[in-house]
Amino acid sequence: MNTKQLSNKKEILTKHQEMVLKLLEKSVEPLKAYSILFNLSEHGVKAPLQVYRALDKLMEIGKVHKIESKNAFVACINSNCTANSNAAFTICEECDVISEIHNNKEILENLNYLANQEKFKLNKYNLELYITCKNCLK
Amino acid sequence: MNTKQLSNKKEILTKHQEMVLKLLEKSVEPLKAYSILFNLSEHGVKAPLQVYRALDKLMEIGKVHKIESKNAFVACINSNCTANSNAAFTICEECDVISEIHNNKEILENLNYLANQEKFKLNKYNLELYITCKNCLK
DNA sequence: TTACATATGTAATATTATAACATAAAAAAA
DNA sequence: TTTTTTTATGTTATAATATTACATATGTAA
Repeated sequence: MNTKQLSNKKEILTKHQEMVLKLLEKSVEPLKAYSILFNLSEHGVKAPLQVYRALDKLMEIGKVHKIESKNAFVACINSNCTANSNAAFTICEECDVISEIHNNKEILENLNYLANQEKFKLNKYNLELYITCKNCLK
Repeated sequence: MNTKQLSNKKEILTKHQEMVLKLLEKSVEPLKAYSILFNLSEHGVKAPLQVYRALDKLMEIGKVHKIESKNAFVACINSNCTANSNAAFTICEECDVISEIHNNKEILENLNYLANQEKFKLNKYNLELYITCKNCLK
């Protein structure tokens, strides 16, 4: 076993995965799978499956989250995140702006307490807050 | 204006809405829209839109929740719920059983505190916990 | 160098959801 | 009551999202 093999395998991305992640990282808003497809169609990404495969892998390693209620994807703001993890977002119902919430300790503690009470094991959570944002409240 | 009109308008359901709600209430698991459609196809529900329209209304009045990560729908366990409201579910990753969590005061307090800090208004939330349930832990 | 897992390409198709338009029924206003 | 407005219904078509299936290639381990 050499050092290369010892380094975190999960951080070696394929070309497609790299492109999808870069695109998401520079986007100010969550992107839909087919929008990613159109964006990358000139770079050899020709079929939905190629996008979905890349997204699946990126989600698995925690670099990307899915906003379930929007069928859209965002790069994880926590750039050193290396595992499929908890996600929390605010979604403004007025202006549609979506923001990721940094992992909130209280929420997690709360949910773990609940898990303990109810005797289940919490693997991860997805929390989507429908809000009216600061700007739209003015 | 008679008493009938005074009674909560939201509780007067159309035939389709009634059928969809009944079906969801007697189901032990969340149902998908097209599964509802097939189930009710012998009772005059012939097109997806009829199901989606009923579901939209039922969600609006809080009788039904959508499990976003499953594209599936459940009747709200809180039978006297009359408004589009917060929802929280556990989803067992082993056996796929889904349960609704009774509205948890601590979670809500927590989120409202967060909203206060970040100066947004929390309208509602959707929380999906991916767990290993009590039975599957054995 | 064989075996095995992982990745890629491609076409077809499945699944989920909405648009657009015509008509009808119910409620409110005049 | 009759007009207007809102809400619901029916139907067809189609848009948007996601996966199956299969062929082939590439990388890694034994």
